[in-house]
Amino acid sequence: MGYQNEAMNTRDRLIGAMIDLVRQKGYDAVRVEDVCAAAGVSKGAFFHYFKSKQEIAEIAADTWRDNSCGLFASMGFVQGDDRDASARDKLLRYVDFRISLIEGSKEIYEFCCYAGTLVQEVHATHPDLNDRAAAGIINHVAQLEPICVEALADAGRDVAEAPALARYFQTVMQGALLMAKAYRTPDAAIFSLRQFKTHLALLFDGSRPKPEEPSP
Amino acid sequence: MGYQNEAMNTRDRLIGAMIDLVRQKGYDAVRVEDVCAAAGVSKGAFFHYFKSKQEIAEIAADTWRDNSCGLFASMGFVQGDDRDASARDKLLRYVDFRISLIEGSKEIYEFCCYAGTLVQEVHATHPDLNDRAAAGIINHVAQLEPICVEALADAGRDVAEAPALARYFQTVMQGALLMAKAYRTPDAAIFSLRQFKTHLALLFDGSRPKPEEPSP
DNA sequence: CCCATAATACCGACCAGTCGGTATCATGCT
DNA sequence: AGCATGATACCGACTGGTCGGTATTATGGG
Repeated sequence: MGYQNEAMNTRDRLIGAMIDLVRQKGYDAVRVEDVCAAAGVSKGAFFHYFKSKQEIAEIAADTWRDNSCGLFASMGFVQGDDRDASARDKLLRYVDFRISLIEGSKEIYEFCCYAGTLVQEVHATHPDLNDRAAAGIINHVAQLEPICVEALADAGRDVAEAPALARYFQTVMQGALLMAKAYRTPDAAIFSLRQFKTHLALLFDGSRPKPEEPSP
Repeated sequence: MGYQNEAMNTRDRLIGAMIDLVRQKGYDAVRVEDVCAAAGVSKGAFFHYFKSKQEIAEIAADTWRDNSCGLFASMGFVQGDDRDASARDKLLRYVDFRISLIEGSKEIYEFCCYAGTLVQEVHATHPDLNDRAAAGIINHVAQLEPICVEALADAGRDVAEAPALARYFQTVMQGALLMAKAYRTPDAAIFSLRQFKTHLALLFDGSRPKPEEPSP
């Protein structure tokens, strides 16, 4: 889940390093020299490509949004292999996917949300940056909404609550990540996401989710 | 919801100012001179009572925890007026209470969680501070757990999921606050909490919550 | 007088951003 | 090819302001 590698050009390595470091330490605690060191370049290179620390953070927010958007779109939830799966299944599988991302990480920052981390920290101090980061979150909610509409319709529920349900996805994801930090273990996030699955199953089926993967 | 007033002594005013400012701007962005100005004292007074910025943040975390704990305990959820209310009702009413707190606030920071804000920001950079803040969150989860046990038992559900459910409360609360920041409106948090109520009602009743207060 | 409380002046580390410079590569002219 | 021209990429010493923390001094109650 590293956001940079050798093959990238300098600019992209800097952006990738920025994303990784902010997810680890937060915006303010990251020094531009840290970013340079992580990308293996000098301060001169940094300010050649970006006019300020805030600018790279904003551009990184766009990158994050595009990557999240692309990842989600490419994994068959919107279209693709699971084109024929029910909306209900898509949503539950998506939660499973997020759980698997957490389980596959060694460090908490690896599954942290760049956008969520930023929003929490810079909401009042850097309004422009906050809004760029928030766009990633809002964008993802918009992606989920049509699937929620379909799933609610299939379940015979009021479609009008789809926007709230889509937002609720992000609410739980972001809250789960915070809990992982509070408890200092990814398990705290996983527990919350499993609880969320129970909610979804009740909402769509009026019952528990079928145990596709047994809980350890 | 201001955390300091004229009548308090210098030390408590400083702690209250710290809490308010951190909830507005985050830990790093708050300068000790800001805290002094908000409390109406000088730097000399600040360092007379606290040996460092981190120390006041840690002590403020304890204050926050104790106040949250006390508030929760004093409002009849654990004991008191609603001693005879069902656990199910206590939990739903608690969510309503949190919603009312948000509705009664003009600024987002007024209903923000000092502990949650800190945990997000200082998780990796200030481990000790993180843990002191996290204690408030974990403590609150522990308060909710016995009520969850009771509510689940009453509903004929598996009591073993009570710890996960109690944690889920915090997950949703914290996530909802982040969403309010992302959308720049308290409504985003309220929507999520209402969705959460739906979840709880399904879990306990297998149906929608009775509309005690009509949704606007 | 003494101690707690508080104010002011000051220090020094830290860090975003600057700036003068070099290296590399593309282009076009002869 | 050879060379001038210039653009892009990159370097790292330096600066100027910020801010946590300290040293020193003032005040006032017991």
